[in-house]
Amino acid sequence: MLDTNFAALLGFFKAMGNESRLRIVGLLAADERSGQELAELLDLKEPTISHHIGVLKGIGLVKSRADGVTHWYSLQPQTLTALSRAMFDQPGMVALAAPPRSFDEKVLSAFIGDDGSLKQIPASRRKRRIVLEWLVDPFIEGRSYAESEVNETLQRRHWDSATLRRELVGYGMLAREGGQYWRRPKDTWLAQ
Amino acid sequence: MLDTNFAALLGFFKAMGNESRLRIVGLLAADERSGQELAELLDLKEPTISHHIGVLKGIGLVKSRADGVTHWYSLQPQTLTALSRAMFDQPGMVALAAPPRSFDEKVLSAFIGDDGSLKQIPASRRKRRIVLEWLVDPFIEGRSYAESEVNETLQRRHWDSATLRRELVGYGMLAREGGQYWRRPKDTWLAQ
DNA sequence: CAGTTCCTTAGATAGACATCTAATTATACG
DNA sequence: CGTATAATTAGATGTCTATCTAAGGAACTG
Repeated sequence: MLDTNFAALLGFFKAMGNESRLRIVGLLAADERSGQELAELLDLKEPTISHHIGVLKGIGLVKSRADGVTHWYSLQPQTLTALSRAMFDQPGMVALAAPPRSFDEKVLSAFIGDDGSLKQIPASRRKRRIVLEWLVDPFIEGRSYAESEVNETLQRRHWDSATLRRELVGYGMLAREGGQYWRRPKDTWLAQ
Repeated sequence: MLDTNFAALLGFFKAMGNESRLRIVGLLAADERSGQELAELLDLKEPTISHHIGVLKGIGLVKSRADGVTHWYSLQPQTLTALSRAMFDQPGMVALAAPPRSFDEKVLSAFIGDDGSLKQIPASRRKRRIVLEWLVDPFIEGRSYAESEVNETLQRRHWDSATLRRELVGYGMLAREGGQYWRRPKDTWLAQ
């Protein structure tokens, strides 16, 4: 759960481990496409495409650009490179299997609902740090995120994404420059 | 279906897109492990481990070595490198989205049962070639297979793995040297 | 602003699959 | 041989999710 890139990597594999989504990624690797085009090419209905695009956006592999009523989807190749590094580094691979830690897990299960949402932001520093580590989990080291993306991701956990974003920067887990955010290496996180 | 590495890549993602299996791979990246150890470490029952190991073996990512009554599982890192190449080559990615071909699909749906087994080996050369292309699909370019592995994989499709194996070599889809087999690039397959 | 186009959300359904218990196979050891 | 240990197979169960239809925005077009 808290391991560096475990959740991100697992999410990536889950996303790509579906025939339709893998085909979408294949198509987008060649060229940007609209929802309708994808639906046509893959012989699926538009809501289904919408669902898959949502998943791919969730892991930061796809972004969209609106032109009138049409949305054009395209690949974000940096995500792919960042993930490949996480996957094929030998130490990275080993880190996947880090044993579960008990205090952290207790804190997490206390503050996180069954639906994966953050019930409340812990007041205690120690607990807050644990929850923030959990929040930074889906962010991949090696790519950068627009502020809107950061907010979207955090909002899946808790409505107050602005506070959480500021806290993550405050704890040195995310860095920020010129409206872009990225995940900092674990050994540079601040003790606070 | 017939695209170069599509099925292999999809199978790989499906396999890794499961928390338990990803953890197993992480553990095996560090060291070989027995079934019991894995069950203990992951807090799962042995049959569940057995199931997951089966999946990982199916994609050639894990191999096992028997010592007495215990089986030691370990990673086959070549598979990982072969797959990474398939994934991160731009042309490889693009190839994923190749459009469906109609004659081939008709032939395949005629000869392949709903359970994914080959009902009969086609007598006609043209149809046989199509079925063989489909059979070679799960083999990844860039790694080598022991004869027993080839047989296992083929037997999932049809009981007569020996004939199929010989045919695959005959059509230049698989190469063989010193008991080892590997998949040849598509442009070197023979026209027959 | 009424109609059209493209996309998303909501809700329902069917199929896939991770996991378990129980039973079976395979190897080792007296 | 009979017992013990490790693994696999079979079968059942509950959860997850890919897909669909129907309905609800959101942006352009006359």
